[in-house]
Amino acid sequence: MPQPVALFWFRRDLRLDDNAALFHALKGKMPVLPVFIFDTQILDDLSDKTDARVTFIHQAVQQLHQELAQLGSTLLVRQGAPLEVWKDLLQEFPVGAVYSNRDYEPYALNRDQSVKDLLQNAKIPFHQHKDHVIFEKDEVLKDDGTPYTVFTPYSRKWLAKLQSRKQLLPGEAEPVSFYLRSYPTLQYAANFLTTQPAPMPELPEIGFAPSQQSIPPTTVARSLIRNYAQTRDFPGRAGTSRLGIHFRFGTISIREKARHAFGLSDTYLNELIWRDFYSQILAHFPGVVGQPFKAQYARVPWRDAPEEFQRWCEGRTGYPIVDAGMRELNATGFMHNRVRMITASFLTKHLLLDWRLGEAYFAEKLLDFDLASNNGGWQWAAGCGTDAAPYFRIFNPAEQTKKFDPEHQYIRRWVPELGSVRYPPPMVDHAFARQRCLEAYKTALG
DNA sequence: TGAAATGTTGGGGCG
DNA sequence: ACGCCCCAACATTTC
Repeated sequence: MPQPVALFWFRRDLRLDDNAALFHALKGKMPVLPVFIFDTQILDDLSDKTDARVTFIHQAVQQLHQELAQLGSTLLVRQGAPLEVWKDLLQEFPVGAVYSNRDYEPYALNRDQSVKDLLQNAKIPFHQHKDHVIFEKDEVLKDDGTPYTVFTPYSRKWLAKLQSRKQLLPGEAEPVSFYLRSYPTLQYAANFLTTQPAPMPELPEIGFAPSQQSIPPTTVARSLIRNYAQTRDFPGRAGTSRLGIHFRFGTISIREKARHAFGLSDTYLNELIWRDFYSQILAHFPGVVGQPFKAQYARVPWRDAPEEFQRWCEGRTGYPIVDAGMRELNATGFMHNRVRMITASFLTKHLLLDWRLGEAYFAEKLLDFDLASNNGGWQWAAGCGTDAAPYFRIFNPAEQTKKFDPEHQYIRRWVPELGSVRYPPPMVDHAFARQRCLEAYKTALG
């Protein structure tokens, strides 16, 4: 009987250090063999075969492959439907246990349940750990045991829980800081399975071509975090961290970043709390995918105007701040958060187009796309979400520009033809659109 | 992390 | 000096 191995399954946690489930795997008695699966069920649905996120994942996996080779181990890289790949793996290896970090999105929950069933039939334990968030859905609840649906009290409880356990400070109690100080160490590194490097597929082998879009670095200046509250709302300045994609795919640890922000910027830490907030909303209320959190908003009569939606997508609305945002998104896969709110308000309120159209467009374009945060943000903008902006809160693009891009630094960068005959007039009059929106929402909700 | 409409106040021009 | 009006500036209410 060959010696059993523990398989560690990388998914959206593409790093070796401060990785909760990997730590637990290495701490166990069996040698650990890491695995990554290029999931064809996801990849085959992507219409853009130069999707920058696939290039990014491929590079991150390649990096892990190299790091593990240097430790004398390897990364098994497979391609296929995860359940089928797992059936193969159980045939090929004497699997004694499987470890992974929990993923809370509906697709991932389904996928993991099917793998869990498979492993259970084979009497193989499947150990899942918390890694993507600071607090999971049942760790921050109201006193009556129900989930929060309003951010402010949620954040208060979240902070109280954090501070009472000092979980982000080195040397304090489990579970959060535990990983920070415990891995990597040479001792644990020695618990990887020693083997020859397995082959690493090139990008074309998984059906994609490389993207030229650039990815922000994993490092952020301390001064940026310190000044975050003062600079984060100005899209013309480099005042935000742009770490979203790294949180999305786990190329940096959320614990490490929360510890970084702790005591340095409450505003930055607050953004990380928003991330946990929307993650637990999605986990408790999976119906928010596709439906408004507030049911009565399903009655809002969204207009059917594909050509207007197209103008919004392409950044040809005639509102410079809106067009600048959409063009930044189309060109770079990123949009400044302030401008995400402005463009989302414009689509749902000025144009009265369904928030799900905008949500889907952002999902396709944003490198940092995260289902929970994107859905939460869109429902917030449309007024139908948890703790949402009331329906009558309608952003005025001109006022927003005055406040947040007064020198037009941002607008000039993305709409250089502003002022020339090539720039279109506003596709809808602001005062008219505002009135139309108020009446439509009032009728639907009244 | 809203904006517009409406109300209030007080300084200053002017007869 | 006084009353009247205008309006900017700020506050409050409404959508």
